[in-house]
Amino acid sequence: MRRPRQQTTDRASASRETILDGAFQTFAKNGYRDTAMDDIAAAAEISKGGIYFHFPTKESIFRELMRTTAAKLIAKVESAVAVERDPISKAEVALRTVLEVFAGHRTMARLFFEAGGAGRGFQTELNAMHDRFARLIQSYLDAAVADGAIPPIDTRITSVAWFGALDEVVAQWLLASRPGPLEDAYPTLRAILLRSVGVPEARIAAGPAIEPLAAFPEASE
Amino acid sequence: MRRPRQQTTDRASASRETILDGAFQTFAKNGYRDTAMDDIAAAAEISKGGIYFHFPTKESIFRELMRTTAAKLIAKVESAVAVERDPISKAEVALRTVLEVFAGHRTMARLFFEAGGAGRGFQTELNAMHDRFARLIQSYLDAAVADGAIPPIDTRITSVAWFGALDEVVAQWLLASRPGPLEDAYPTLRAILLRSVGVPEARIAAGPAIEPLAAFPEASE
Amino acid sequence: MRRPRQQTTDRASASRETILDGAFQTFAKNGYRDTAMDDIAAAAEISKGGIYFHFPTKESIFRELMRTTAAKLIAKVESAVAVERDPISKAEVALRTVLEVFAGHRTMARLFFEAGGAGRGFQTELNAMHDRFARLIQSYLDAAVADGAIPPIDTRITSVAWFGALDEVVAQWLLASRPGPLEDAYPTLRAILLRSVGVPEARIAAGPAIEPLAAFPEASE
Amino acid sequence: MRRPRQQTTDRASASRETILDGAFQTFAKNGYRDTAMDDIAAAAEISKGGIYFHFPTKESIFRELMRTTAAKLIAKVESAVAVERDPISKAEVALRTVLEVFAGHRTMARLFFEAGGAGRGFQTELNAMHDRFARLIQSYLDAAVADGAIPPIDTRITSVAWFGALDEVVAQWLLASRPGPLEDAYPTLRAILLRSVGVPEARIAAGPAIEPLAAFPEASE
DNA sequence: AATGAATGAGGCTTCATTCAT
DNA sequence: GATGAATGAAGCCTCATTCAT
Repeated sequence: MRRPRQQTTDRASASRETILDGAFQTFAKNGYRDTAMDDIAAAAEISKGGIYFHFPTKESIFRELMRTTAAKLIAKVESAVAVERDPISKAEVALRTVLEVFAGHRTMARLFFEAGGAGRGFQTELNAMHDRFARLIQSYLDAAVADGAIPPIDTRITSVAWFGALDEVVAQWLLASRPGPLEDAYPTLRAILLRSVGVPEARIAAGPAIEPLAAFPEASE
Repeated sequence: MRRPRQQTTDRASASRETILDGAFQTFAKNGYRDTAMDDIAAAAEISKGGIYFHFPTKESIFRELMRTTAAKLIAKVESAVAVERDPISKAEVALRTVLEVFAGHRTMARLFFEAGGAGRGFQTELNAMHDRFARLIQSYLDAAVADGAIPPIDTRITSVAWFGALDEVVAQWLLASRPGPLEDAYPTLRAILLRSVGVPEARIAAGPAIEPLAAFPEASE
Repeated sequence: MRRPRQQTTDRASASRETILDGAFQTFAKNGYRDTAMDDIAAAAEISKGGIYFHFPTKESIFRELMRTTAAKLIAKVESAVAVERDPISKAEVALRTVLEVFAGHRTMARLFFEAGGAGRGFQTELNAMHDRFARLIQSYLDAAVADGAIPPIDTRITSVAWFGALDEVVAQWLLASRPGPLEDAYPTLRAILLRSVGVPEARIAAGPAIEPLAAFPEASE
Repeated sequence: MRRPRQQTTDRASASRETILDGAFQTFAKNGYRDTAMDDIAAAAEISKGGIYFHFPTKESIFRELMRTTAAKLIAKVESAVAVERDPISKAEVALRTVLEVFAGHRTMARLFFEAGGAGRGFQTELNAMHDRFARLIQSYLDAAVADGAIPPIDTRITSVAWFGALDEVVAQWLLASRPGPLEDAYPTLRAILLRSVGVPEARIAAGPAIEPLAAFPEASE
């Protein structure tokens, strides 16, 4: 039973993935401008010309990477959050999930936070990504406010600040030469963030409503 | 009264400043890699070769810019803070000053927060800069803890988170196509940050201990 | 019968050769520093960028040229010498072959003797090349001494001096605006060099043990 | 007693000399193309602009250097030779003097023999210089022939070969990392050169007609 | 689908020379 | 006479993209 058509397509999309993988590695390691198509080709073990069969430009690879990577992470957060009922717990879980994923995948974190290096024209894309995270957080905060769990606040600015706090803690951890486990920062970060939106001290002291962080395995993707 | 020596020196350092200015503008607008020496030369109205009389490499210009710019800002913060006695007020003033300066000088802000785009090799410099700000904040938090004004916390992580929150709020503002006044974010940001370290609600509600933010003028330098 | 792999390789190395040829011409004509990559590209009828697919730097081209050119010449000398039995005849043939090759290929000669102009860093390479020739000569002189054909002498210094004499005669010929045939110098050169190591006058007067020099055709490569 | 005019002139030519000295050092060390006007200025402790008051171009400095340096050496040789009566002795002394001067002044030697690096347009000058030496030698050989001290030979080619032999021995010595005394080469060189023109073996064995070489002091200029 | 080779625009830097003082 | 500063033409090299096979 021959499936020439299907097979071809399969192989093609396999190549696509390989290229995306290679690009991901090199972009994350060296930044956009300092990654040459040659580097991607080498990392993906494909010829430079071959890449251009699948992607029209270098930029298109980067854009696709940002889109899919962010989508994956957001999906992960949302499914983790869906388990929780309590709005504050939802926020906690979201925070924890992001930290967990980043801790387990330094590469992705670097790509996210240093994408500024991609130069003009990526600002938009990068901004959109940050924005999606911020709005995710905002939705939980809004729910918490609506629920009466926390007092009314400007959830837009607050969610941006939350994301920024998270971002910077991760970034500093990334830049540390010999970083300790990122999860060490979790209790403090959790406490100050919850406190910042007026979660009662008792609730904070009660500890995570969720099972404690396991060791963050270095996820393969 | 001739001062030939001094005079030439004066002219030289004037050129240096002009170049630094031009570089600042273009770096801030386009990022490091997307700024060509030709752009800097054009912005500084000097020949490309002329730049090399004053700076050995493009990188050296960028590094000098990061160093001096950060130093200026830190000095400004410290002198503003020196006026205050109360440790919490100090923190407030620091926060406000940074916001004020950035609001008045979007260019500087961009250079600071998008320097990641400068590519490998500036990470260190950039990190150092972030670190200096974080430690500045930390020193005020430590004082507040010592003073009993706030309960004991991990001030290292907290200061990093504070800086991150500030950073992200400014960054989002920078990226907004038609940003409103940055100072609009101040009350909320102030409230959540103070709250996050356990400042009593009464103190927060009392409002800034300092005169309200005036309009942020677009400072010329 | 398709041989796609081989074919591409063939084309690549054809280009390599073309570049090497073009570089050879221009280096020989203008010297290393006065040869621009643009010149090589023009001579090889390839784009400047194309050259960099085959060679990492301008210097690498020059080095390769020195290496292969010297090797070719030495091989030619050795095979010509191999035919002779008599050690003195060997020396004669070596001398004659070099003169013959240079006479037929002024370009190569220039590259060899003016490579000093290549600037610091080629001294080593150039020296090594001179040295190889000197040692070649030395080996024949040593054999002649061992054979009793000539009295014992310091063959190291003598071979260097021989090479120098040869070098200078060729160089002067190269520099002459309208040089006569280089082979005109052969009888005199042969006589003084043989005499200098104590070859009996009778042997010298007997003339070359080898067939007289034919017209030196301008070899194509 | 004021001598403003004279003084000015004196100072001017003093500067000229200083520049020439500095240029000599740097040219000799790095070659023509690898010597920048900045290097000369630094070596002469004068401003780059100042140089252009005394010399119109970089090339003019080099040309002047070659001319005067060669002239000095030739004068030295001629005065040393003038003392001798015997034509063969004259040749010996010339040979010895050049060796002596070069041995004592590696810098000058390098400038002479590596001047090829000066690129097109200096070939002429360099050639002229080599030629002057060769003709000097030739004049002694001619005298020796006329005198009957040696048999008739093509003195033109012979003198070129002599110069080349000398040149190469010095060059190899220059290139040696840890060169022994150059004068060690003298006896061998003397023997082969004299032998090459048919000087009787007895005369050669008799040793130099002149006092043995003293230690070659590193002459200051 | 994929490859190796080639292109050409553009980037950083050097440096002989000129100029204002 | 001399200086520091500036100029501008090259020069070497990189790299995203295209092309022939």
